[in-house]
Amino acid sequence: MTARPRSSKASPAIGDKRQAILRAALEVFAERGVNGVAVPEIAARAGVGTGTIYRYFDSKDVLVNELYRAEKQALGERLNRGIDPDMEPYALFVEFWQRLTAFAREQPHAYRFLELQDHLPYLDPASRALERQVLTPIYLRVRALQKRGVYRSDIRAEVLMALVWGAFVNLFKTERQGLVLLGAEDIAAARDACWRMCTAS
Amino acid sequence: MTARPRSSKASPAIGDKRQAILRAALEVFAERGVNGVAVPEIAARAGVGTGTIYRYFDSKDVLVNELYRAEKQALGERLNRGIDPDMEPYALFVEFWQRLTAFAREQPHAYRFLELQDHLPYLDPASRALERQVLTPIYLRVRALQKRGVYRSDIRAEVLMALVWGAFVNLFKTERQGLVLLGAEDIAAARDACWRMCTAS
Amino acid sequence: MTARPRSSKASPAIGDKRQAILRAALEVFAERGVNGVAVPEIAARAGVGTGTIYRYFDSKDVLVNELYRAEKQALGERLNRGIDPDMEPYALFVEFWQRLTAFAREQPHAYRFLELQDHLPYLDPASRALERQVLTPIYLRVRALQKRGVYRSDIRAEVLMALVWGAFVNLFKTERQGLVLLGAEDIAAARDACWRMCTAS
Amino acid sequence: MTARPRSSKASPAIGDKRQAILRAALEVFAERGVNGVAVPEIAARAGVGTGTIYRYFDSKDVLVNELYRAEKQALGERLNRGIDPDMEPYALFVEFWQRLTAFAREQPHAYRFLELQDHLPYLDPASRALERQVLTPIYLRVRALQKRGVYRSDIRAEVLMALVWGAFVNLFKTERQGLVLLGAEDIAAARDACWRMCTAS
DNA sequence: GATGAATGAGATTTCATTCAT
DNA sequence: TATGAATGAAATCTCATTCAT
Repeated sequence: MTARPRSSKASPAIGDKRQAILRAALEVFAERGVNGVAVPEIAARAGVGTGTIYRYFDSKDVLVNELYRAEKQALGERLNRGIDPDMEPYALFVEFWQRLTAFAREQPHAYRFLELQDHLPYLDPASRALERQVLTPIYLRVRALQKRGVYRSDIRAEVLMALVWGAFVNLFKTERQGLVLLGAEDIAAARDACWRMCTAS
Repeated sequence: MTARPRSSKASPAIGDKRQAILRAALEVFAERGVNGVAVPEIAARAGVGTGTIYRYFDSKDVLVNELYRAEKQALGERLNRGIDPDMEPYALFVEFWQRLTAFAREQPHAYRFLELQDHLPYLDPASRALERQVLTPIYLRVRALQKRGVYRSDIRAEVLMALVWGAFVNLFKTERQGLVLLGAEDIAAARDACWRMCTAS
Repeated sequence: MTARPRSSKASPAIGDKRQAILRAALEVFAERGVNGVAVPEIAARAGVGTGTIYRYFDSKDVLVNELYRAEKQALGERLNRGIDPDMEPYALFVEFWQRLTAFAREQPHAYRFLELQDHLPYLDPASRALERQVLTPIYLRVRALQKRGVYRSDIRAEVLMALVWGAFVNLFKTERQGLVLLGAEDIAAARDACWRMCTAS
Repeated sequence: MTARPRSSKASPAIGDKRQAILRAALEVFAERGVNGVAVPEIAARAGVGTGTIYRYFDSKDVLVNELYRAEKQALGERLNRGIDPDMEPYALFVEFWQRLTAFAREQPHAYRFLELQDHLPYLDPASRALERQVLTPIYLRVRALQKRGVYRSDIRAEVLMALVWGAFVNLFKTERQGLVLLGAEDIAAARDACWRMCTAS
């Protein structure tokens, strides 16, 4: 949306500040929620002036939405990029689960931020639309596997996806609450339980 | 909805104001989040003066915590009261799922509020402790069924519970987002998929 | 101002509540200042309902003024009652100092309250007039002693009184601040220093 | 009144806002007491926005304390700076009295504010400590003059100081109450009466 | 008369946003 | 372009006063 002129100077790459702001916002939002953080604090953490934030983002709302879209997009690409739908189904599920886990582990701030609900009142239609856009390729794969008889057909694909997604999300939320500490074997076992939930017989 | 003790006068029952405040807060918090609602708005919705809120609750924080505890407690009782652990396991699971569904359907505000994450920074240790307290009886039942070989034992009980709980929560969250409309058969199918996730063979 | 019907019942003497309110107000005002005390707290300390205060006093302002006048009057009477202006001058001064000291020691709340400055914005003209009324007999005695050549005449009587009064007040204020602990000999020495300040040669 | 550092631009000197806030607060506090003034009024009088007050002072309490310390410090310096303790004793007393008078006349707001009692509940330990710090050099001078036999030794130095200080304060308080109008000769006569109070024979 | 729960105007404080430099 | 001090609308909270019982 914002033009990114190719840099003609040796100065730090254009967009550095924008990125710094987004990164700083992600960190503090993940920790204390969108409503718990004042804009000057984001600026301080990003190492820029308060006013600079408003040079890159029209308002805090816009910042939240752009951050949401950027991270949702990143998650979507991470989950969907390079997936070969003709892979063996269980291997595909393992791959999918592995990508989700890697995201949650490697980008805990982004994961936490996307999971937050207090940004919901901030989200605009474009952000909401992105939600579907990320899910659609997954949806199509689920449908295809249902038709092939791999996944059970007595449950609508959307419902199945909601179940698996929710199971995954709550698994890590539970860990973050300190109610459980997840080892690799727990995550694998959870994966297989979800696989079992999805498959037919 | 709330029982009114028989009264020979037209005077409102004792505690009505407190209940009215809690109910009003629940409704608006469920709709717009804890941070999105100013105290005078709760007062207006409850039909009381702003100051009255502070007669019953020392601060907005305290109000949020008391509301959280009241609703969590209500949910806990709803899930655990009168459960016969010697019931046939599948019937027990059906009963549990049914109670959850009924809560989500009959008390959508409470359900939504408990699910919110933006009250997390508000919650005090007592409120957090209640979380475990509600889950403990369920945990014990899961453990017992694992020992009897009904539920799979290759997954820790905490993990299994996190999966089912998350699946359920996200199912209704998805519906609220407008991504799906759940019929009774969807809910039953989801239930059976979760049952399948939990059971051994 | 408030009618005092003669009691026809064996109930606690009429005026008890009024007195209880005044006493309670005096105590808490002395401790935390007029602005630091909420009306319901005075009521609680007096053992009456909040509304009862407003039955006896039209407003907090009125209460403060009536309390001020009552205590100022009491001080005035204590200082002036039964004084024999024909006493030997030094004995008269000793008597006066002794009465002041007794008031400060026996009625510390009243003494502290009268000394407070945060009630000044509350005081009405009647209360301010009382100030003069209490001082007038003292003033007349000072003038008389000036004319008799006992007290120095090179200082106006008002000024002399202000000096002695201020010296006394600050003596006890200093003690209350914890900067000094006054023994009987300190108070007597202070008295004689003030006597010396007032006398001619 | 406040020196403005030479500036080549029309921009206000650094710290102007802070000073403007302190000056405005001093004026209104002196007039109506700390409790009688709302923060937005201080802001308006200082010509700044309400929020600006909170950029410079964490709370109204902090503002009151900083103001108290600044003015107390100023008074202390005014009283103690450049005093030559080897001056002839009476000349020293005259000088001291003159400095007090000048402060009361030139800085009536500061004088009145320091004398106020309604800021007492606000004062923190640092502010209270400053009280002693200002008095200590004076105390030492009094002690020295007692040892030299100039000031009477039958009264503790603290007591003597309390008497003189109280006499002075009440003199000007009486004037402010409209009970007397002080001419230069009144002030000089009062000074000499106090000197007489302090000296031996 | 007495009560104290209820009130809402007003106090303190926060923070998204602006704008002079 | 970048800054961060300044802003004031809006939030939280207090308390003198009222009034139904």
